[in-house]
Amino acid sequence: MRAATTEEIKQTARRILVEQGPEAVSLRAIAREMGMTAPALYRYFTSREDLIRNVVGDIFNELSGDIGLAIGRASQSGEDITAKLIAACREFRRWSFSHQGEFGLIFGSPLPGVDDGRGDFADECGRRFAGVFFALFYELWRRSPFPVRAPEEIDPGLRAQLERFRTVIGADLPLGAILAFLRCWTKLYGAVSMEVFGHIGFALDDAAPMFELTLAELAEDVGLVYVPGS
Amino acid sequence: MRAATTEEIKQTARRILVEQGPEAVSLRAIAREMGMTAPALYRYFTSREDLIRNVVGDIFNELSGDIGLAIGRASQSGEDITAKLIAACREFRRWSFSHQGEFGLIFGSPLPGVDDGRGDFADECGRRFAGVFFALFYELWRRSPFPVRAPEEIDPGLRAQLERFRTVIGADLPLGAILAFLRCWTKLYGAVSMEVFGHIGFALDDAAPMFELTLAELAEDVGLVYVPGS
DNA sequence: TGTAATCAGTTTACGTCATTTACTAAAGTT
DNA sequence: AACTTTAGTAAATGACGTAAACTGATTACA
Repeated sequence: MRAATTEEIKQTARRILVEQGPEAVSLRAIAREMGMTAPALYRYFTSREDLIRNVVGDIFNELSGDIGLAIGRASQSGEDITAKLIAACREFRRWSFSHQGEFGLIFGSPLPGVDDGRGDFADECGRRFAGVFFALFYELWRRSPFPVRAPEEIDPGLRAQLERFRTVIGADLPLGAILAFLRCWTKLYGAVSMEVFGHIGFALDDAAPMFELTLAELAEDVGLVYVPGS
Repeated sequence: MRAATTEEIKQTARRILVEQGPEAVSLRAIAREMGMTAPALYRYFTSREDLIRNVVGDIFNELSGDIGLAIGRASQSGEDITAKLIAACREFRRWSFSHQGEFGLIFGSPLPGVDDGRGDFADECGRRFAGVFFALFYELWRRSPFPVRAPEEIDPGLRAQLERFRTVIGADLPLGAILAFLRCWTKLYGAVSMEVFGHIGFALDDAAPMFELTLAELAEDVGLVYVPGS
């Protein structure tokens, strides 16, 4: 009787998530699939919640990896930072679409209540994911800085928060650039989640062309130019 | 023994949703709260899903009403369309924050699978909600049209979808304006859901000042001017 | 007025869920 | 050989959605 591993358990959970949707991910189903009984899983995770959070972490890592690969591919054909940013954003959308269950799990409403940022594995992976985009953004800023809001022009309350965030991540960017990053991320997240969650379906069947417009706008926001036909 | 009404049942579900979170909304809990047993609820709704969808519809209606009221209040102090739009967007954010459980229910990930837009009560209310914003947008366009993309400049695939959507809602706006509306709604939804779902918490504690910047950008998108200190 | 139908529930039951507790068999350690 | 640890099972608890059968009251009609 070979002992199971946390890795196998998480993979099984992932498979059930993908094949049968989020609500099918029960301890019983996972255990059944592995030829075990549900309580055995408590040897590896303290609760279902704990297991799920670890799966969330894995998903974040996979997403980070996929986007990293897309950036890598874009790098091969020249050192164009615009191409890399576009590739990263497009890959984010593509991944989200082909992994809707996972997307809902990591970017949907955090049901368990007010527990965001409690420093667990999933949060750490989430931050690493943010880091993928931030690294790209940082590279862009170094290579070709674009006009941003001056610190004095930023609302004092917001400025203080941005300063703290900048300290936490240890970046030497102007506050306006940090702000631009957060605003871009918000736009990207909004466009993708709106689409993946089906909330734009009342008007559009295929929002891909509109996403291209979002990309163009994001590019413009950071001083780049992107014309929606690649 | 007074008979219960669907209205009472939905209200009870709402109360439990607000007081104890989304996962506490069980048929048993609702029935318990009403001094009944769970199977009795099947006299009024065909399933839990059916009940929830009806609650979702009510929530949409309430949100529509609240935003309508906010627009009404903004109308009292002059006929400024900018003030009304800002008030509507601000009320949307305020409501979403003070009704996080409800927000998650109507704007979160549609767990049951691929069933969006199947024409039930909830969908109808969702469209009515969209109509509140659209009416405002339409008023804006009539009063002071702003430059929009010409039809020939819109991706053909997107153009076709926009034409169909325009026919469905029976509006006589240029396609570019419809597109602008959808893009504004996407931005607004993105900013609010990002914040309410706690996904901006890794950087900011209070995203209110950043939302003001979003408002300024939205205003600019439709040819208006909004300066973030009211 | 008597009887049948309908309404608004209850009771019971089934299978599922997460989780706890107590137990067991094997493997490793001293 | 005696022990501890590991990795599981079995059984139980209390919650869940849902289906079926049943019950008592109210209403409709002859």
